[in-house]
Amino acid sequence: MGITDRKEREKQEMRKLIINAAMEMFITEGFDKTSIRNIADKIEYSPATIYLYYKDKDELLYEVQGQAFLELYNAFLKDVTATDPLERLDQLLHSYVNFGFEHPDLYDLMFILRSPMKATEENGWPNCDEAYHYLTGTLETCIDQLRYENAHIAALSIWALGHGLVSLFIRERIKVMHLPDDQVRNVVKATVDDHLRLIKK
Amino acid sequence: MGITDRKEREKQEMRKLIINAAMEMFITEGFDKTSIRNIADKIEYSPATIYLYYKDKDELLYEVQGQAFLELYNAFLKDVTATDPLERLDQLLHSYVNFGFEHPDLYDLMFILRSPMKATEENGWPNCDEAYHYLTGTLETCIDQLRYENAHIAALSIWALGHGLVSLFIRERIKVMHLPDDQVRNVVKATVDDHLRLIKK
DNA sequence: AAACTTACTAAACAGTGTTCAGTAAATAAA
DNA sequence: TTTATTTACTGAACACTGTTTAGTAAGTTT
Repeated sequence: MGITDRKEREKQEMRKLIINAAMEMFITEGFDKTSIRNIADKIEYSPATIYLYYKDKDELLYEVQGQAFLELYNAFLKDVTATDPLERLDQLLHSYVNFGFEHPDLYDLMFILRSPMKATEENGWPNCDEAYHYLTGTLETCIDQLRYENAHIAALSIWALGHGLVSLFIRERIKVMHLPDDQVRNVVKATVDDHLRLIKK
Repeated sequence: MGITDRKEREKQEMRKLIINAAMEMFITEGFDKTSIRNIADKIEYSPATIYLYYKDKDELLYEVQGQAFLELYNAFLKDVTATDPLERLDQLLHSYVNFGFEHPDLYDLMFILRSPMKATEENGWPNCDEAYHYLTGTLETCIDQLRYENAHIAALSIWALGHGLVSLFIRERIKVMHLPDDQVRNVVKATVDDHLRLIKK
């Protein structure tokens, strides 16, 4: 039946329309400051319509986060170009931290905002495992050249360092270090480099 | 004039009453889910009264954060008991991470929530510099026994690792590692220990 | 052409942070 | 002691928020 097909297609297009508007506003205005009414205005529908396609505002967040994890994964693909495993690890961590500094609002959504209910129900987000496995996969190829006790600790340590640096910056806690504004990015980069140096055999 | 003294005292008592109620509710219910009306109900005053003592909800947050930094500082004083500088550094990082796991809601307020306006205006929070200098001070005494390039990098690296671990846990992102629930705390501890091992000469 | 289904919305509900006019009590001045 | 003034407080309102529901108009099927 062609009509049901078209209906289904239109439904998916509507979902996309909503998500695209939501994503743009979440990034430019922030999640909290974006209201359902704002999104509805943008796409020229009534607020109630959004609830016909998504359960609540949290589900909108969940969907946008999934999109964002794909963008992070694509950043990895773009930045991690070396063949040497250790060099790939360097590029990966730099890519992660760079993503956070280049897209702070997106990073905020993905890693700092409270997890939406659906993420706990579904055991994660779309595209999130792929991004995480990029790290564990890279580590597997060079874990014997690293000083870490095991691969779990290696993954967590590297992720925690990267996430710590980015989130201390985004949430402005790094300011208590009283570094000159134009030096922050450099010190963070140097910290990443130093960490990468210390973990190698 | 005794009356103005008493008035001033009463004013400070009222501020304390409000802050104590706010802190308790921020911790048990979370900042977002605590409304000015909730706080007002708790202390049996009208919501408008709170605005006679604090500019807005953000200033309430700022004040509670100041209190919380003092509690962190006191945790340091309690936990960092060794005399050997390197051992003190170990104890300090463990104390920090432990504070985050023991008081996740307090930690959330202090390090994960967006910075209130007043923190940028006043260049930080009450008691925050003291807590931070506990780290830099400890590092000064053993920086020559560490492999870090310099003290700035050492401080940022250690803080970022600790903060990364705690905040990945609190905001539930650590779940993508698919560790058994009862193992998370152990793996985090092991990661801290491993990091402390790797940074030493 | 009538019956049914789908897509949508206006309006309402219960909540939020915040402001302001008005009141009652405490203090100061007469 | 009485009057004037200052202080401390609040009820009600404003402009928002996420979300639900009853009702409508158009599209589709019979």
